[in-house]
Amino acid sequence: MLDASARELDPYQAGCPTRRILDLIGGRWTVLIVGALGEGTARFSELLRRVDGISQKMLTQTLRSMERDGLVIRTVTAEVPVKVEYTLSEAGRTLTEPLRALERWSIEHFSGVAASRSEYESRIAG
Amino acid sequence: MLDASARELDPYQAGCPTRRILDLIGGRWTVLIVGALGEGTARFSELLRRVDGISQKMLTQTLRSMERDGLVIRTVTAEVPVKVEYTLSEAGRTLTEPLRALERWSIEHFSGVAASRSEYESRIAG
DNA sequence: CAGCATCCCTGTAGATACTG
DNA sequence: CAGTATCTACAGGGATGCTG
Repeated sequence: MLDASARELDPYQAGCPTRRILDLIGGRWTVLIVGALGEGTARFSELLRRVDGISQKMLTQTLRSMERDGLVIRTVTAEVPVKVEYTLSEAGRTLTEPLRALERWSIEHFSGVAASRSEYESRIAG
Repeated sequence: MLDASARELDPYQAGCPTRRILDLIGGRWTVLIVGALGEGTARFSELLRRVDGISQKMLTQTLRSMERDGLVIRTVTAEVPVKVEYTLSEAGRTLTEPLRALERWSIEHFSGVAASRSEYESRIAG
């Protein structure tokens, strides 16, 4: 649903604030974290395992900015040891579909892109 | 269409080569350039105007990597002065829909994200 | 017109070590 | 368990000046 101000927004204009949001998506971990949370709530350590290769630092940092942006809800349960659960907010859930589409695109077009890359390299080198 | 190798690809695995492709999308200009080329062929200088705020350097650089990855076709016409046209390849066109979805998402959810951010800031500060 | 080359600054991200 | 803190390295990206 577009509110009044949304109609004025144009990402092709330099000053447009939506560019800061495109940046959000640009952070290369966001796509994977949203995907990992698509199946439901997860704890910090679970995410660390699901998103293979992410460091603690980047997971914390990315989750913080996602929380700040209202994409993710963080719930702390005061047990010992502490339990922290992350889940997608309503807004976050609306991101899963577009991001899954990108994920699918990456998988489907990987071999074509790889072929194009090596062909390009040899064309330059040769 | 998934070929045999595609079935093995899982972006949630650290070594997965599709992560390099997600990076491609991460470059924050790619989204806007694909969008700008969605309406058809454009010359270098046209793109420079359409994608407001991009520098010559970044436009060149991003177009090169998109060409290398087979998303964009570059056509040089030997006139004086030179004419260089860019157009989306078949693969590039398949990206327009998913990326437009993200663009729409940014526009539609901007105000919500902005609100969440300021609310978060004041919660921290307070 | 459509670039390439260069300098330089900053943010992103990894590694590592420590704590409530 | 779920972080925080610090140090460091490198790539992303802007500004400027030059060229086929």
